[in-house]
Amino acid sequence: MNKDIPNFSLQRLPVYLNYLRGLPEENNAYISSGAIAKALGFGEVLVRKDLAYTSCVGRPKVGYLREELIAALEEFLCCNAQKNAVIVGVGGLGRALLSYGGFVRYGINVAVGFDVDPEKIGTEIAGKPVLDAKDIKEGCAKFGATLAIIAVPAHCAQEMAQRLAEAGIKAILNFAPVQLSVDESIKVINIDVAANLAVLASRL
Amino acid sequence: MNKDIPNFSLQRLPVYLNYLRGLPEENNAYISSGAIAKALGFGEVLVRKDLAYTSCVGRPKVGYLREELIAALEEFLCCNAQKNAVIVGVGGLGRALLSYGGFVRYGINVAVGFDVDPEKIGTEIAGKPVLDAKDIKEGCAKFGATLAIIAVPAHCAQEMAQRLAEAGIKAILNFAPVQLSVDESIKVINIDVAANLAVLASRL
DNA sequence: TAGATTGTTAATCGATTAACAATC
DNA sequence: TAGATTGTTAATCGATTAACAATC
Repeated sequence: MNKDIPNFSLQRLPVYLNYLRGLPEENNAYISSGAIAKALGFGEVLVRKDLAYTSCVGRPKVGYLREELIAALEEFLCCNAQKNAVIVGVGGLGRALLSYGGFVRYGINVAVGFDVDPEKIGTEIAGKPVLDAKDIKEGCAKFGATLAIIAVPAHCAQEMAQRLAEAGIKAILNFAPVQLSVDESIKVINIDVAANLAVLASRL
Repeated sequence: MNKDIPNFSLQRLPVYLNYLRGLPEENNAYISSGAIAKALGFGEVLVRKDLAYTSCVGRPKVGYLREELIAALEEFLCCNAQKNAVIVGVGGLGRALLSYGGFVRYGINVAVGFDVDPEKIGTEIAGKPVLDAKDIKEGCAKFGATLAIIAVPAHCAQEMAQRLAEAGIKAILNFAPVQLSVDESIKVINIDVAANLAVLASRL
């Protein structure tokens, strides 16, 4: 059932969840689609359609029970099922993401980092071990990882993606500015920070 | 003229540029839309339409002259006009982006970081100064910045956005998981890394 | 009851793809 | 010339918005 939600709607669900979690509890037991829409800059019909994919139903005249809506979004996004993730590449970005506390909001545990640098292998970052990138397969198995983040230079990203595929990883968040070619059963989202800033700049 | 390109097309231009720049020079003087499409997983008509927004015209039978296409994409994306950017929040992520070399590909110079932590203020990261977040306005002016990256915790992002707006910043790349409310003349792109991973996970 | 708000069906809008003429 | 490839116009597809009945 989670499968037939359109991509654009799915991508907005975490936005709703963050917004609702950030609301002060007083005076916000119920919230309307109109109020959510206004706060986030979406159309209010769009909000109702998006929320309709979750199990939460609103009440005419009053809106949605905030706690119920949060719970429904968490359920839809599987926040309560703990998933394990690995990070390949412990440079500046990889290191930052290993230390970042924001993944727990979605039930994601970033368990381990991999790198090729002998200086880094064997160390710990934020209590997470850094292992040899040669041992991706074993490491992923050991930590039961299904998710991976690639934060290596462009020229080694494809090789790392291949190793992650062999390790049985199901989805990859790729920060390297190259198109990864992996089996199409593996989901990939690309984030190119510099390109995003360039797009902004070119709109000025 | 740059203004009437659809958003989705614009977002693909850096992808083309990265791909073309990464091609070995031998045997790649010319490249066809079909070849680009195959490498990047797009439709080939889409590639031609996207590239048509640049000043580069392809030649039937042979394709696009690679160097010319790269130059046209660089021109469209203003890679040769140097833009200055600032980063607000020098935690793990801000620090990583201050040190990241990938912005120069688009003519973007990340000049300075801001933070509220007295321990960080006055230090340098990758040769870039870290200034007091109180002095955002002066700092932006000094470095002639038009772009900004917000990499602070969610609860202070809005305040920093306001200061950036006062400092005359024109576009913001926001990593904090909150909706910023700023004058609509200021362009904003949000990147929520954890949310992206959560979306991937929920598709499994 | 009247008013506000939900949920759904139909209409619109924009992006992608298909078809095809132009051309090297 | 024939074949490959571009650029463009029309068709399709999917996402958003508008209209409106249902309901608390």
